[in-house]
Amino acid sequence: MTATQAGSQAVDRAAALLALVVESGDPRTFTSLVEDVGLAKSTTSRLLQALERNRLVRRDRAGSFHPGPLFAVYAARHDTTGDLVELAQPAMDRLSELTGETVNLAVPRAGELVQIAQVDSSYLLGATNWLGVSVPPHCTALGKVFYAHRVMALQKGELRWPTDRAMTRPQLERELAEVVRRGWALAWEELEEGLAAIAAPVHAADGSVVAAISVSGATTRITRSEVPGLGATLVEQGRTISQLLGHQP
Amino acid sequence: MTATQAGSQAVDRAAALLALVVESGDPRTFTSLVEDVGLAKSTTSRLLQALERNRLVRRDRAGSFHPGPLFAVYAARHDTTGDLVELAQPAMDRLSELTGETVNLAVPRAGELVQIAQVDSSYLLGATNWLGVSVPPHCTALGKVFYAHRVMALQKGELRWPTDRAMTRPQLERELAEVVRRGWALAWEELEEGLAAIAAPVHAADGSVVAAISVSGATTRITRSEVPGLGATLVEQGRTISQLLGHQP
DNA sequence: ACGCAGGTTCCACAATATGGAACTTCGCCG
DNA sequence: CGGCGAAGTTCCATATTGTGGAACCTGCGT
Repeated sequence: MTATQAGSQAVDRAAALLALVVESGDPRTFTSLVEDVGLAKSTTSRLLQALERNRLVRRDRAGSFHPGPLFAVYAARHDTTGDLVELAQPAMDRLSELTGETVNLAVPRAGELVQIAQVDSSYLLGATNWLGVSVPPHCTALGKVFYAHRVMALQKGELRWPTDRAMTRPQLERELAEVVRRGWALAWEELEEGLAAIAAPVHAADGSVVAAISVSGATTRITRSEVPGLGATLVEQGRTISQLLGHQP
Repeated sequence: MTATQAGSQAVDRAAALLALVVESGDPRTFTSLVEDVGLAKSTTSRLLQALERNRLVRRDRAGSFHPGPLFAVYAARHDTTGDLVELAQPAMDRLSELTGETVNLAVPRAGELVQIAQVDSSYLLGATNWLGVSVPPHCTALGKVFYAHRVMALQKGELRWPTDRAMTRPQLERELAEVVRRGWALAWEELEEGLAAIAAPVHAADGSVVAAISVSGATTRITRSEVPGLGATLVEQGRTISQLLGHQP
């Protein structure tokens, strides 16, 4: 067998098995792993037992294999923000190429909208660096995505609007229903005059919305007639990221 | 070398190295791994290269080792609730042994309090199964922990109290400051007459509060004089879980 | 009771993994 | 600027491990 490097065939084989289990998303039977890995049953059995003994896989009562406690420890103590950013980066770069505008990724956290990554605009008149900037979510496209999908609760009390494009609460609720229907959200000069943004959701494997991705720029470039096309593009890129997270539409 | 089983020494060795990297929390140098694992430098180098090739570790620019992309994939697409429950289970069992009362674990999610695990009371007069039950957080011990640590925002508007033990908002704010000071929260017949609960926070590696653990039961058993002692016990078990998450006080 | 699928164990032997030595690279210090 | 030491990599003779075919075990369905 062709080896990338001498003296690690057993480790390579065990790792290949491990990758099959971790990337599967579903429990894996011994037989299905034997078929996929292409090794003798005895070899596969021995390698799986070594992986189990070392907490890299675990078996459920039916005997099927799952990622083991070492993965759980990593996930439980690791801030996955970096992982999400890493997975989302190609889609964000793609959006940047396609539009030349500022691209952002945000997550809902402690009931607030948190920007975790940004690809800057190629225009001089671009949006600010939004990371760490606190904005009223109801007048942002990203915030509307989170409100529409109920991963953030719309605050009670008076909603303040920084521009004169104020909405009543019923108007906003109708807007949010529209976001769910068409898949994307728009904020047109609601946060600042001359600033437009479109956003779409990112779903986890279980379908829940865990992030949103957006494009923003000047209304002199992002015309009203372009918005539906941009919205469709954002939905598509949001779907791409969701699929990387194991979501199946 | 004593082997648990024939034919997997290389996998066991590679897995031991991997565990050192994943459980470390910090980047690991090649030299520090050689020291800890106790193998020849050439063996360690070869095993680490195999782990890197198989995406189980990665090296940063300085050459130090980190958990690799396979862990990131797992974390990004895996709901870590199950992992947190698994890590917290021994501490919850311990609290159940010590008190005999209902023990709960909750997380803040989308600005709301979500119960994710419970160990039932050994008493007949025990608390309900809280999982999935929506309660007003301001009159629960768990909710007070989240409000006190600002991982949930106290709602504007009138606070409704199901019993006659209502508090004014300033009274509640003072209570929350007290929660931070002494480390634990108390709800004494605020949710229901005859029901008492004490809760303490669980911290992630970065210090942020990601969960809370509580004990609840009838005021006929949980007397007022016992509350401080129970509070201290909960703080201790909360700290135990936090340490498993990589938090260092 | 029998057959079969899923999975485990045994062991002769082929071939891999080992580690000591040699080597490379880089930063620090005189 | 050269020497030195630490960190890390590569080489290869050889010891010993990992392999897979065969035999075996277990549970379930007929």
